[in-house]
Amino acid sequence: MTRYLRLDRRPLYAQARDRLLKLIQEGSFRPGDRLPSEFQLAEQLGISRATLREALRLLEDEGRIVRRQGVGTFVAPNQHLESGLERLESVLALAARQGMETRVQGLSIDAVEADRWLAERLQVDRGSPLTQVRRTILVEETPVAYLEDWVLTGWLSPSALDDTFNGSVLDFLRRQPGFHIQEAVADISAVPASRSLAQRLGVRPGSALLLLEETLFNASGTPIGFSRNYFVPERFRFHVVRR
Amino acid sequence: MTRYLRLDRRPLYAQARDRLLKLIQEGSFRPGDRLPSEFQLAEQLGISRATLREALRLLEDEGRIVRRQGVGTFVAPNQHLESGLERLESVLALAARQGMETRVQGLSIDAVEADRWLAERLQVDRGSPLTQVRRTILVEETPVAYLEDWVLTGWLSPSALDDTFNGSVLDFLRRQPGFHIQEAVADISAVPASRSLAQRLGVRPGSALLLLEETLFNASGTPIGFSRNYFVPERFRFHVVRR
DNA sequence: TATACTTTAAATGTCAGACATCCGTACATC
DNA sequence: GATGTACGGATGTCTGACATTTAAAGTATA
Repeated sequence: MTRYLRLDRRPLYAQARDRLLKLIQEGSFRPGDRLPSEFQLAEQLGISRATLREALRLLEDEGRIVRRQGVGTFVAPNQHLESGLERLESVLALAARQGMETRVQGLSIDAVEADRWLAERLQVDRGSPLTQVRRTILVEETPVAYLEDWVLTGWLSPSALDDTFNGSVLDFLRRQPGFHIQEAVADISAVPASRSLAQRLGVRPGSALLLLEETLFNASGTPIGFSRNYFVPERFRFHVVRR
Repeated sequence: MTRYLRLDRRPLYAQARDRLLKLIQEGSFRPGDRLPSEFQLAEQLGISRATLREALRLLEDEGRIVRRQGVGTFVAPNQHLESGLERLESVLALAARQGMETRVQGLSIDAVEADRWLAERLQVDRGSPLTQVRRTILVEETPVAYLEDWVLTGWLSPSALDDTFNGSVLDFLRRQPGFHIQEAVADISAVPASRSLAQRLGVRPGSALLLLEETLFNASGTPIGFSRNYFVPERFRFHVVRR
């Protein structure tokens, strides 16, 4: 019997975390403010105190709130520190969060085979079938990034990319029910722009580009995909919150 | 009345988190293993299930464990993913962890005044006194990075840098009792090497360098210092674990 | 034998209420 | 003014129960 009506299938503590975060971000609670007591807050959100505390524990670990026994729970003073690269988020979502309107150009989707480099990164045999997705990201009609993705065909086939595909492989994979990307490891480097990259990105050949090479893993630690992302540093910047 | 004997003054959930982490790291529980049920684990650690759950929630958020309702709690399979830039750690410590032996060259420590750029970054008035630390980092006698730090004199005066200073401002600040750096925000970018940088780092002028610009904050969110770090990407690479 | 459905046990998720401990304030005391 | 003390309210912790989900065992069916 279903006792509680749920639109969202995720656990309550995760939903509560997001609802609280939203309240903080939208300014209902300002930095430095004291939140209502756990008792009141739990009542307000319609959940038990135990569940609320799990949500608060997450927000505390993320540095969004500070708790002091006997005193209260406060919104962390430095909310200006928006999370950055350390949160797994697509380039498009990252850009959107910074207020940039993006457009995808020159999208190409192909079935390819893993070369030695990719095979090693994805821990599969050479020649394994991959779905390759390449495109340029524009902001206000100016190229800011060139993205290349390779995903094991078992997780994503070229034909699966329908019109719900907005240009982000990560977002698309995450929308698939049943499994989800757990984490990624991104290597950060800087490279000079090759002739073809320079042309795609509208910069001088040899100018410095930011290179992000990223392997995506699922919950069991199995590699699912690999991305190579080139950014024009003057037009797209990253930050990382370090703790 | 003290009902429970505590050696450690920190909350139980924090202690439990650390004890569990230790068990994982020391190999009592191996990657992929299922942990005992929450019932058993709580009993084993001598705490209640509610408290244990707060500890587990933290470990889950950190990616150390994976929980599946109806199934169990597992040690995350990919413990091999060493943490990267998202952990606040000095360049020297980072290098050491990757097995590189570093040497500091051309160390210069000066008392300077904040220019407009630094004043804005550190949220102080223009002309405020700063301690400036500059040096080149070598690995096997090859330059890999050029680091510049500016710290508010109130937190670090030029004369305070004694012989316990190993080249890392962050490590030094952290050794000071009474307060500690809480977190930092690092901006990541790529720039062409200027003539003087190229000379210091032994690369061709105009070659692509990785630039990390980082503001250090204390627990109350007050800026304490700013760093500008240039890296030769072929000789020093970063990665970020994204969740 | 192979397949589909049902049952069941065990794990995490959630709830409710109670008591413990800590902290800031107000007030009394010196 | 400094110091001690009582009090209210907040987070920290415990207990025991029920809800929901999952994997696997068991059963019926083709």
